[in-house]
Parts: sequence; structure tokens; C-alpha cells
Amino acid sequence: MIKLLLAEDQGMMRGALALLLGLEEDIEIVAQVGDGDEIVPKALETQPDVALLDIELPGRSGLDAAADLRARMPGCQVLILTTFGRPGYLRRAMEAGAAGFLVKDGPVEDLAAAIRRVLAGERVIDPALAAAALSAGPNPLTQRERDVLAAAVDGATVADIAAKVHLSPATVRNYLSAAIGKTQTRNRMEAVRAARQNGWL
Amino acid sequence: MIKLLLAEDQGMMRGALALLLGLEEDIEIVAQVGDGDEIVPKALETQPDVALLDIELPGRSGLDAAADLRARMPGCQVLILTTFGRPGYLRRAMEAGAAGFLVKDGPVEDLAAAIRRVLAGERVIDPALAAAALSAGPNPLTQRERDVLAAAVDGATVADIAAKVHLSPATVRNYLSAAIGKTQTRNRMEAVRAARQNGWL
DNA sequence: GGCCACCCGTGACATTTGTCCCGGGCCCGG
DNA sequence: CCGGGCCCGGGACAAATGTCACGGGTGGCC
Repeated sequence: MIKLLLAEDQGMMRGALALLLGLEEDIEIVAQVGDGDEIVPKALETQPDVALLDIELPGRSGLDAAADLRARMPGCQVLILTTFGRPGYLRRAMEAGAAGFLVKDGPVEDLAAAIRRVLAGERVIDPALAAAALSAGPNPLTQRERDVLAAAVDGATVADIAAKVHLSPATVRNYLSAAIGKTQTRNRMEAVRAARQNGWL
Repeated sequence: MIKLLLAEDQGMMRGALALLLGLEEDIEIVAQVGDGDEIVPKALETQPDVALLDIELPGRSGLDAAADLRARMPGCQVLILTTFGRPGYLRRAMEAGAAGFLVKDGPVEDLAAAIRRVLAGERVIDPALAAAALSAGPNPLTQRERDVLAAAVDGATVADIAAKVHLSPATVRNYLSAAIGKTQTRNRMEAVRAARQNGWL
């Protein structure tokens, strides 16, 4: 019996997946969570064999939780299930020690199969996605550039960003300019878009 | 037996819901589509009793399709199922003649129940959402303001927008200014954000 | 007909944004 | 020790953006 932890914020999706996977004879859902902060505690409590994690969750990101989980429960395999097949996400998932990476676009049938393969020690990754991740190259943005860009997401002015990140306005503009240059874009908004698209955030 | 059409772009979600609803004794899925343009043709072909529609789809929006469907198949009830409980979405869904509006956050159990209630002639709407939709008031943006704002989503410059909408750059700036004023925001990005948040698009 | 809302455009203006060049500090690797 | 990277700031300048006032056109409504 494969013991499974399911982390997914959308109630309907979580419920549907739980029911679905529960129908499989060899799978048992031992925990369901809708918040990233609950993943590790619940896992330690219920000792699942596989953790199926969404990336974008309230609280901690599924990727953060994955790294933690690998460190604290090496026997538990991590399978990432996400809406967005962003190259940077895949890269970070691999660095966090995930064994597999699925996008929610694919057919449901893949899911149970992937869980079994992951438990058997295989790696499960969409080949097209892997190619995209490799061709995209690593994240060119520096830590501060990411911070500033992240603070600029919803139309904040330079002053707003400066306040949020505790920096001088002048410095903020310098970082923004650098980020715009590295992303090969023409302004803040495009830079944010490009960074998110690639999973650089 | 309730004949159901299911429109949802995420393969995994669509598959999971289909399997799930298929387990109900009184529900039969007669069609599954992942593209907004396929909704009406498929419905005409399969004659469902209820259409379960996502809003954000490739091709036509689920809301557009809903209006069409109501006009061409008055006997088919429309149930909107969406990730985002935006006031404007709910409003538009009602105007399009939808009988129900569910968000994907809720529990799966609600779904089958909602389908049956809708078929019985009831309206299914989250009360909190209804209140929000009423308090938000109607869409204050004019057609052109929406167009311009929509063209500005991903960081396009004034020149880009002007080209996309076939207007003078000066005019574009005026419309943007008006939209910013009406949304009570400080710049393009915030205006776009506010408009999307409210479902004004 | 007058009023009003929306459409489309111009010109002028202040502010914001993006760029470049310049400092200084820190730490790491050669 | 000397680069080179990242961190943090300042100043100056051109370009883009947001605002305002102003034209004219259309069409609906009273």
C-alpha cells in the first residue's frame, strides 16, 4: 500500500484527486493539506511514501517544502504537480530533490502511474519540459534583483518598492534597470512577466 | 439520467471531474471539451441537460459561450465553475443567463448537488460572492477603456497599444488616464490589476 | 433643439521611469 | 594583493507616462 500525502490549495481539485487516487487499490491517502506550512508537520506525523505537492500554495511554496521534506524524510519521494510548466520551476524542483514533475494539463491516468514509478525510484519528467528547462539556462537574476522585481509585481512605484525592500529609491531603479537588461525586456512590467514566465520570480 | 457537458481546459481537472461525476448514478457525461469554441457545437450535437463551464478557456470565454448556449438551447441549464470568484464574473454570468456559479475552492461534494439543484430550476450562488458582486457595483469602464486596458496587460508601451487598437498614441493615453481615474489607482499596472480583480477586463 | 455620454484627437506640462556613469564597501578566488 | 562579483547609493539626462484643457464628431434621450 502506497501512503500518499496530497498538498493542493484548490478544494475541488484536491477533493477530486483524493477521491480518484483513493480508488486505486494500492494507494492510500494518509493526509490532505491546503497550505504549504502544513506539509512538513503533516508528513512527519503521517509518514507518507510519496508527497504530491502543488507549487503555488498559501504559506510556503511547495518547492520550499519539498527541499525540507527531502532533508528530514529521505525515504519520502516528492512528486511536484503544477499548473505551470515553467522551466525555472522544474529546475528548482530538481534542485530541491523532487523525483518527478507533472503539469496539470496532462491526462489523469498519468498520475497514478507516475506515483508508482516515483516510488520505484524512477524519475518522471515531461521530456519537452526538460528540454525547455535546459535551453532556458539558469536564473541570471541576482538575489536583490529578484526581491525588487517581486516587489514590483502589482504596479508599485519606485518609492513603494524602496519602502518594501528597505532600500534607497535610486538603488531600486538601478536593480530594476539591471533586471530589465538581463531579461531583455523594455520595462518593469515586461521584466516581471518574463521572470515569472521562466519561474525566476 | 442527467446529461452533462463538461468544459474545462486543465486536462487533469477535467479528467478528475469527469470520473468523479461519472460515479454518480444519476449523472452521465455526454461531452468533454477543453476549448471554448467547441462548447456550442458539442452541446448542439449531444443535447446535454446541464453545461458545466469554466470561464477562462482557450478560444471563447465560457461566459460568451454561456450566452450563446442559453439563446440556442433554452432547455440546457448553465453552471459556471471557475477558479476566481470575481464580482464582475458573477455579474456577467448572471447576465448571460447562467443558473449557477461555483468557485473551485469549495468541496467537491457541492458539485453534484449543485448540478441537481440547477436542473430543478434553482439558482446556485455563493451568498458571500453575491454580496461582493452587489457591493462592487457595475463595470464603470467604457468599451474603449476596456480595450486599451486589455491591450496594456503585459507591459506594452503606449505605441504598442496604439498599434494594437488602431488609435492615436495620444488617445490611448487619455483612455488610460480615464481608466486609472475610474479604478482609483495610480498607474497602468494597478489599473489593469484592479480591473482584472473585479472581472472587468 | 439641447443635453449628455461616448468616441477621437492635439498640445502642453509635471512626474516617473529607465539608463549611464560615478563612487564606496564586502567577500571570494586566483 | 588584485581582480571581479555582488551589494548600496548618488547625480544627470532622455524617454515614457500621467494629467489637464481643449477641440470636434456621433448618437440617444428628453
